[in-house]
Amino acid sequence: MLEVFKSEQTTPKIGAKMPANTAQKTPLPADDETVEIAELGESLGFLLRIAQLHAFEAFFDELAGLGLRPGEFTALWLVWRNPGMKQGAIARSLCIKPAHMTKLVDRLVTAGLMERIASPEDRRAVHLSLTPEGETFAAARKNDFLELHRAERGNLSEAEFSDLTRLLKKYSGLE
Amino acid sequence: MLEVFKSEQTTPKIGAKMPANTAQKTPLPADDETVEIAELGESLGFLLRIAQLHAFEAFFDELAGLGLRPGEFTALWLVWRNPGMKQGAIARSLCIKPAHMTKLVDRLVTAGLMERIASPEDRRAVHLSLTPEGETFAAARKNDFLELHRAERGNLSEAEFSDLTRLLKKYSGLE
DNA sequence: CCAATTTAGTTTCCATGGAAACTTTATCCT
DNA sequence: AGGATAAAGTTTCCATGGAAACTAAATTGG
Repeated sequence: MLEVFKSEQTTPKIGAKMPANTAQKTPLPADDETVEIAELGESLGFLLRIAQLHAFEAFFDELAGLGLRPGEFTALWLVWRNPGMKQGAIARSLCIKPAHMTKLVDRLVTAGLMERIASPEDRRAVHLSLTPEGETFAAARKNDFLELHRAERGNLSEAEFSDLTRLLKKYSGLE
Repeated sequence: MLEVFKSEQTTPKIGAKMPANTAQKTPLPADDETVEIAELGESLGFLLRIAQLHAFEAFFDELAGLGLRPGEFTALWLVWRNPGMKQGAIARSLCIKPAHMTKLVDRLVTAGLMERIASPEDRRAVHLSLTPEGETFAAARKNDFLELHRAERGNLSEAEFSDLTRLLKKYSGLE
């Protein structure tokens, strides 16, 4: 990426002078910290990224010391709710790439929470389920996880939160 | 980079396959592909991640061959709209970590689109602005970028899109 | 004023996650 | 049947981005 305008490399001119005062388009004064987000406020990609950072923070606030990262926790949860499903099906439903899924499951298996079971009808495939420890773990964390959903809500009202999740699902083509 | 590329198939990625007898609501996966996402449908973190994958796809569909990745494009845009701002201020407003910002700006500088200018009043600091090539580039891509916002809207109505961006901003504290 | 602290940015190192190639097994096609 | 092709996972390698340590400069406070 970034093969743009290969024509000439302007070396970083550290030590040059300030440019002759470029005309500010922003209506606001030239505070040297206030950045005008401009059209980015309408960019879904940008807003989603910022929102996700908040959601991550909420996750770690709520489930710190759990020993699992968001992806691992999500995979554990889904296997708990769908025991015996093939690894690939779980990966697809979480939009996790096969290569990543292998490593993620490896970690959960190593942690003693999940197990792979060779499929009897397709010897390439692997079925996932939780170990007894994994079941215990998931059950014990269920309330924390549900509490996390409330914490994730942040400053949104219940109605707003419900709107937000509905719109996100529609946007993503879920259901 | 995250997920992207070949807009291979149609939307349904989650329950990728509809069983013939779609009797409602019974959480009965006799199908070995249909995964019940259960409580994850209420997990903002999960929904945001899935939505972001879609937004990335929209970005690459619209701005493929541009040579810039989303983060680079966003930084370029913000510097275009806020010329002469300090690097740290840009980074903070995009929630980009300083270490990453250094490398991101390096790439844009190497591409000849952006330049660093040492601050005359604080010799630790650096001001960012676009090179003439960068200005030309941004201006030429402006319509593509605005078109991207429309493409990002996906299957949402204008009102839904507006609700979604409003809720995301509120959730993220962007007022 | 000078030492201690804070700040701006960079460098180094590491973890996360994706792409591509590969292995093994299943399916398809004539 | 049997070769071609597709599919399930894994391995290898690489890019992205973060944490922490670092450099240099500004600020604070005694």
